Amino acid sequence: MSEKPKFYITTAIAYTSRKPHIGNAYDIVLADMIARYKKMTGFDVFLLTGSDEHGQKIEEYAKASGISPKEYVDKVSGEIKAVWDSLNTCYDRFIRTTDADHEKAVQNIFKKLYEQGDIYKGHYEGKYCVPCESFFTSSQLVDGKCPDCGREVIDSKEEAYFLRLSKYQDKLLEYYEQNPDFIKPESRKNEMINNFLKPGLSDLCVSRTSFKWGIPVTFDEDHVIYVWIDALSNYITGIGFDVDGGTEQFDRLWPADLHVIGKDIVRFHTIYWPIILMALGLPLPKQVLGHPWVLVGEDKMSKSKGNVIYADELAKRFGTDAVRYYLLSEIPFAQDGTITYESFITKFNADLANTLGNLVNRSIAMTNKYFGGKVSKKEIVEDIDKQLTAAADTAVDNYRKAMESYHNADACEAVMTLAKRCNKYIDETTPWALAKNEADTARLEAVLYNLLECIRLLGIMLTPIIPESCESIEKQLCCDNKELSFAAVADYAVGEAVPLFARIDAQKVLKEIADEQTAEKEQKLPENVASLKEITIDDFAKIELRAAKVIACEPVHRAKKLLKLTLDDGSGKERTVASGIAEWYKPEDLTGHTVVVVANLKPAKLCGVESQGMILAADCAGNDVKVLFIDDVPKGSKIR
RNA sequence: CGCGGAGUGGAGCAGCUGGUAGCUCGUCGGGCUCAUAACCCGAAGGUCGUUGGUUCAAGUCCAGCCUCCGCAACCA
Repeated sequence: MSEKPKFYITTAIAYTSRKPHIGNAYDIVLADMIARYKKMTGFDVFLLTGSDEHGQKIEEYAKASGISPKEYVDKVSGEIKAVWDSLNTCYDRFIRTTDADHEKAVQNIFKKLYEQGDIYKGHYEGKYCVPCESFFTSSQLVDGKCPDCGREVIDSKEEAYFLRLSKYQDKLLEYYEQNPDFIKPESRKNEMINNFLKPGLSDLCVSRTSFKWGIPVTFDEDHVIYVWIDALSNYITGIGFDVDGGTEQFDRLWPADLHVIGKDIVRFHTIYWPIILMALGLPLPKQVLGHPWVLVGEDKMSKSKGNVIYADELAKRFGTDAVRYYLLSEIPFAQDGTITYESFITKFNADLANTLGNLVNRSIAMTNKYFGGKVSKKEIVEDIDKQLTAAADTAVDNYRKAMESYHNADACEAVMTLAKRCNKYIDETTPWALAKNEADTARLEAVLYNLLECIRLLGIMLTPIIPESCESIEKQLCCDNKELSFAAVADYAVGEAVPLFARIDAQKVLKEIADEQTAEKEQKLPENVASLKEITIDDFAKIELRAAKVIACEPVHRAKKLLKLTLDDGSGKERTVASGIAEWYKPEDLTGHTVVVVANLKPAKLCGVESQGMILAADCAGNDVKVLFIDDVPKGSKIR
């Protein structure tokens, strides 16, 4: 058994609704970096990741795809794992919430909590909207009516199991106080305390009867265990916990040293999860790190916007380390970061190719050229050299501090600062000039040795961030000494210089990407044309289309996407229609035009506006929408 | 008054516990040739959203306001 202290780190488990985009992958990359750093600093690390595979949404998606939920999650879970692997992440277990050991343990946990009274059977009291088949709490209602459709709701009770959160509330607050570093960054902690703990916790509904795809409650077959206990428990079941006692592995690893999660699920990990653990009589995790999101430009990634960037595709194009480096150097600690192909390439060229790659290349090339690859340690006497070693010490210092507090972007910067200093050192010492004069041979050797030492340090520091490239550095230096201090190596006999990162021709690659994207869109279009089921002429006749003139148009209060149109459809009565086109049209763009309206559509209430029908518009390429104007058709005309 | 976040040189960001503004990219000028048209130096460019307050001193603390962005309710 190892004498090293353990470090147990987890990521959030990815939801298997669809293939994860680069933002979802940030989690595992960050955790992997921390894990590698901890290993490097002498810890016995265990990294757990996985996929969350139950729930109503998955049941629905599977049904829509015409396969069983299990088949569906098998496929997506495989995709998730493939993406993780494409990023060179070194997890120790990939847990799936459909794994047999997990399911069994979760059932036992649920049962135990029930038997000891922390879970009780009650009623989910709420308002039910029959047409929408949805439950709402009183606070969700809009003017006492269904927030979805605006109709009356009825009181309803659904049987459900609840976890007593209130019972542990004070204990939780106490834990926060005694462990000021429990939640990082700090701002998220305040959020939790102010928004949830201070107002008082209400008990949490932990079972569902409205869908089947979940872990059944053993003693009550109508109920399925809801996401909280199911998903969160992976952190203990994944290392062998069960209620009848932990395994040796569990006893060694628990409590977790760090849960790495996205900022959107901080609440679950800092309130529900600790309370579940308290109820189980287990110690709480030491720290929860709620990292920000990765956005594409200004937007959140979404399939409908067509701006999704996938990590594995990026890795394929630019290399694994390029993706890792971008994520770890460019995403701020407590604020959302952005990714675009442009910024990606800029960062890649500037830091990896120019600053680091070129430094390694030129230094090793010179060592080979002037000394056949062999140089040895020399006394540090010159001022310039002292400055360089001081810069190296500072870099190591800053790097350590940053890594210890998970400020990875700062860590990257510390490293790059040293690389830049080395480049400057080369200019200051002009080795090529020294090489021309035999009297300077000793000096030249000292210069090159100093450079190689710095490069060695760079390689070590960057190992958690870009492991593959650091292996290459190690190989080129022919030196596997991992001591993080200057002049720890006496002699070098370096190998051949191999470029670490090839510069990217930004213009060329951006054009390639743009071309591929258009090609993809064009390919997809024909499929869509006949994607729906055939209908008969009678089906079509059920739809009443009429020409209607827009006599007024205004934005809808508090609705960003909606415009409220007042139409004259020739009936003599005004017709109000709400349309989600505010993103593309201003009210004055529509007034006076004649449009096609679906006249016999069931009215619905949207953001307080009753919409009596809908107007026709075309979804065009590039996320554009065009309303069909038929200004030469008289209002009221029937369209068929 | 739904919740939350943000407003710092052209762009993207640092600036924690208050003491005369920093990094990367870009721009302009110069240098060098070992290296991946890479590297190095210099310059231009900011009244730190706005108003008021606390203080000897505020980007940094407090209050109000404006704008932007997520989430929530909406694209019938």
